[in-house]
Amino acid sequence: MSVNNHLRDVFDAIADPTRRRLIRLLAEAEEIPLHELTAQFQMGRTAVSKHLTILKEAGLVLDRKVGRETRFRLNASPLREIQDWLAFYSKFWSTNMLRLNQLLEEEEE
Amino acid sequence: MSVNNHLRDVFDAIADPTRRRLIRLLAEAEEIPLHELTAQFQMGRTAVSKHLTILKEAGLVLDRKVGRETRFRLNASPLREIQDWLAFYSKFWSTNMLRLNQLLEEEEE
DNA sequence: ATTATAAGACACCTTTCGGTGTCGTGTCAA
DNA sequence: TTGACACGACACCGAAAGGTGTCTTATAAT
Repeated sequence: MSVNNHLRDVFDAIADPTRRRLIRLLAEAEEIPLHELTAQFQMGRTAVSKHLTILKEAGLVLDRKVGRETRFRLNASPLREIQDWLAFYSKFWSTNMLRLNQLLEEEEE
Repeated sequence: MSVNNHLRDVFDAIADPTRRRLIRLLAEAEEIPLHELTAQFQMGRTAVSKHLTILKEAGLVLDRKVGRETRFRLNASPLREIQDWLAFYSKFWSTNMLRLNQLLEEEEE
């Protein structure tokens, strides 16, 4: 129900550094209009808007029109999928495993 | 030391579903040669090899030559970066926040 | 000695990505 | 009511992504 109807893979959505910066900005404020977000980047409004569309398709962002501006806000819950995915592998990076891998790495060179 | 010298962004490396499947396969075995990994996919050897190169560049995979085959194994520790990144946002998907966002979502449509 | 296997190294192709600029329209301000 | 602003919707572009096939070389197996 209302989850997993996403057209866009969440892993794909967070792959781009610009989009991760957008997520960060939106996490630090309730709601931010497009022109204000755009001001934080060097690229143009169209590019930022495209990134926000991708985040929307992944369910990571919601938007609403207020007057002539479009305001965006974060919806972090789809990130849970990443966390679930990670949980499976966390057993591989216990401090002991890390040390072991480093040793094997050096051994091979 | 030996960390963060990666040519490739870890977020980028795990964005592709084929690469995530490779990671999963490598998590379930000690070491797997390329031809055996290739057998698990529909695409050709060259494509699989390219994906493994990308995983290597992100530090997620190690390889060594044994006879005529190249064997790969997982090095999960770079995934820690993803976990650290996620940790910051986990406060946004507490069950209360999730319910609130769902309500706001419905309200807007 | 010969043949089959494993894989690196390329060249190549099509599609997607990440950006640009422009045009048209609704909204707010003077 | 005129002008500035915010934005969506395109069309467009170069570069990167994700595949393919082929050639060559090293290693194993017969």
